[in-house]
Amino acid sequence: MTPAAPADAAIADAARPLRADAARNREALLTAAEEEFAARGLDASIADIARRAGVAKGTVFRHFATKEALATAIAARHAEELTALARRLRAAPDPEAALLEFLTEAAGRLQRRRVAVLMTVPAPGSELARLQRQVHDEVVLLVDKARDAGAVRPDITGTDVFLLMCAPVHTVDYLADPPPELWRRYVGVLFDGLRPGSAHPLPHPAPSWP
Amino acid sequence: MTPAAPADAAIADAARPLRADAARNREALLTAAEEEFAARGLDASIADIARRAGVAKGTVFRHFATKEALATAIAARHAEELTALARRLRAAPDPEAALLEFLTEAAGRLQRRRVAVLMTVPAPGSELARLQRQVHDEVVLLVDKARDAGAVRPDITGTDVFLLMCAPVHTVDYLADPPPELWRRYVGVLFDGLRPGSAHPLPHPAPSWP
DNA sequence: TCATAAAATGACCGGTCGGTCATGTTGATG
DNA sequence: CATCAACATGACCGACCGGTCATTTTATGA
Repeated sequence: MTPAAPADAAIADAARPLRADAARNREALLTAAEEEFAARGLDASIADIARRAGVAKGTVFRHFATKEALATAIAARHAEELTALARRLRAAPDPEAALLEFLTEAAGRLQRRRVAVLMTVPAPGSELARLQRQVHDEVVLLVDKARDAGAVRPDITGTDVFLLMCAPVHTVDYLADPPPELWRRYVGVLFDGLRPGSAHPLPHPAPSWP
Repeated sequence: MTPAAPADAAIADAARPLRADAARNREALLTAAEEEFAARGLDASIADIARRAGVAKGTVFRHFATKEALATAIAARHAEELTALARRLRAAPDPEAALLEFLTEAAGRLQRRRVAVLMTVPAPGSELARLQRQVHDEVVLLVDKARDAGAVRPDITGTDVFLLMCAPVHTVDYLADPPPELWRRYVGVLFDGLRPGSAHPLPHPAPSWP
């Protein structure tokens, strides 16, 4: 039939391998975009991203159909990393330490790369939505294990933790020049809030996902 | 000398009272801008705000020298409300209940009006910076009282609480269609994290303000 | 009622940005 | 080396946006 339509390079999944220079540029664009988004938020301009990557503006749109697609690609990469991290930690012997390490490592990534902005609500049914769900489900398992071990209060769900994940990072954002490790302090506060013990009943039922 | 320079209306503090229509428009602009910022973030356009307020674009700039000044005016209004709230609660008999009510009421406002975006780091020395400091100082007093009463762990400062204030609201933002009262749940988690009892030592010294 | 300063208006400007496309360049393949 | 599809380029387009200003409207107070 159709001889493998060239289609859009942006939609070229793993169809045909990229040319060497194209692969290089794609990678350069991803890291440049990540840095630019981190520095200036979603308003970073395509032109600046292209300049930082050392390519022309048109090249950006050869690799990513739209600016949103570029942001999504970055978010997807981080979602995959978080899924892998959670899966790895799920095999750890101490469930409490595992959950704490997950929260710490996740917040640390989000802080360093400043990608919390990109983790907005994705279009339903989109690829990013699927990847977010993967992270979510993995966090649920992690939290379930921790709860079984008595490290997490019984009325806290995995979805709660998933939503609370970015809180320590956002907290620090209200400071003009935050100490680079201050977020760890608020991971501590959060973790203590998740613990059983002095916990008071929570005033609202847990949310569902999505 | 200069016969009371007409100057810019934007800088007209309480110099001379506004004309009736001007006062009306100013108020309409503030509420329209608040709604528009809430719906579309800082990127809401002046044209849309003007349309919603039922005035022409030029009128916006008669009242507020710049778009940023408009956003600042809204943020300032909320800062003043929060200061008043904290001051009032400081006189309450039960310091623990007072702090909880402050966190609840503050988060509720931020959630309803979606003004957390406007509470960004202000220019040093600016009016908004002064108002933020007022809120901060008032929160410190509230937290000190609560700590003295044993309702807050000893290693938590007022600055911590000030920074954590918006966390429950941000947490809910990662949900596509959050239950309108879900933020209360995360106020609960936060408050339990602030309590003494099962608290573990925090991994980073408290920040200073600013 | 009238004079006047205050206020409102909306066309306009310079600039930016996301995205397109005709053209030129280059890496793979035989 | 020759060929060609894949890729890169950057001028260009239309839309939008914040802000200005000459002109017109209007509230106010005498």
